[in-house]
Amino acid sequence: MARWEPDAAGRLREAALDLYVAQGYEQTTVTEIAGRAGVTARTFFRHYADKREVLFAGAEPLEAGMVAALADAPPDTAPLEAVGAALDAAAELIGGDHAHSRRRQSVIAAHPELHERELIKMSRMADALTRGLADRGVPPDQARLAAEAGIAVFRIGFERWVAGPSKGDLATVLRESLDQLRGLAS
Amino acid sequence: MARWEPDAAGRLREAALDLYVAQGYEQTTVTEIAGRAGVTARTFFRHYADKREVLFAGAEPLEAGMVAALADAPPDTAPLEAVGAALDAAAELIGGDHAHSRRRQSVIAAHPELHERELIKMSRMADALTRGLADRGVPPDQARLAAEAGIAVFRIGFERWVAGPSKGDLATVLRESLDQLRGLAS
DNA sequence: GTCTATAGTGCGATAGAC
DNA sequence: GTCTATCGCACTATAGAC
Repeated sequence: MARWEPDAAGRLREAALDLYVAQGYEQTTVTEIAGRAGVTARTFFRHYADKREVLFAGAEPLEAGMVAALADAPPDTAPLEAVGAALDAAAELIGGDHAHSRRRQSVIAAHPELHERELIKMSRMADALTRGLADRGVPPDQARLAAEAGIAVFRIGFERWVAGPSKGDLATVLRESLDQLRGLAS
Repeated sequence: MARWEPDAAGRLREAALDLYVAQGYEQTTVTEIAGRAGVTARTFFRHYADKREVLFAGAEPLEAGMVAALADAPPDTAPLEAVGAALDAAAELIGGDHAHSRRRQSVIAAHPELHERELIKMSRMADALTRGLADRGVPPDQARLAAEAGIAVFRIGFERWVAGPSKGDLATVLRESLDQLRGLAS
């Protein structure tokens, strides 16, 4: 038997969301989260820089997956269609756990400081997509615009999916939102 | 002669930007800013909630002007064209003071906490535009998307204008950016 | 004003896996 | 032996209660 249960970071994430939902974000202490995950508070801070960050652990792999999808798209793919591929990848990574996403969003929506953190994460994602598009040879100006538009679509589509019925498919909602943007622009 | 010099808020804004540029944002104390504006620190906090806010005083009138432009656009105007009118209004309000905008952006760009505050302001502006479009009868989904796209265009266009030659016209750059988005989407 | 709880940091020690 | 995840403790800073 190992000295520690594996995946402390994952347990901390679960414990934090459970407690944030059950008793509120401010009412939850790091010590409580750590206790529920079977570690100490010190270990919490080894994995997450602060109390907010534990809710945004998914952002990094999401960003990486979206950027990888950009890189994998055929060379002649138009910028906004490459963004579409990135959105597909995002949907794939987020997966179908509607309930989890809904719980997470309910906590974030209730706390301005978490909403701010989310804005920052989205901004970073847009920067990453901008670089990813530039690496495809898209001119910098276009890359930035397509990336920011793509992130706007992601944010809005994700919110719609979360607010919608649990049967809904995220990839479909994201694609519909992207098409809606295309419709607005034409 | 008046008991106080008029426009303390404006003098505080000027003083803050001057000092932030000259000696750095962190190195500048509220007391210094107030002293340069001929008031006390207490007066500073009567006008601005914190050291950051003094750089974002323009956001509120800007938002109001853009929303007013939405309301003033002819009823049959398409959502994204109404957003274009809001961008025109924004350019009008910001005016041609390229040097001032550049100095302000240089401070914000150098300090993540100011960049975060800017993201929040932009998010609020997008919410206001969403409501403004909804008031025009635009369906909520479309309104949100058009508003967020519009804010992305504003942000990118403004940055381009600031980075560009001082002769450039903001309204033109914003319109070009909006057209570029249209081009990407078609 | 003091006291307490909490967030968050720094550093050395420990118990295994390799 | 090294490397890694964790613990334990001492610490600062801050916000709220009293």
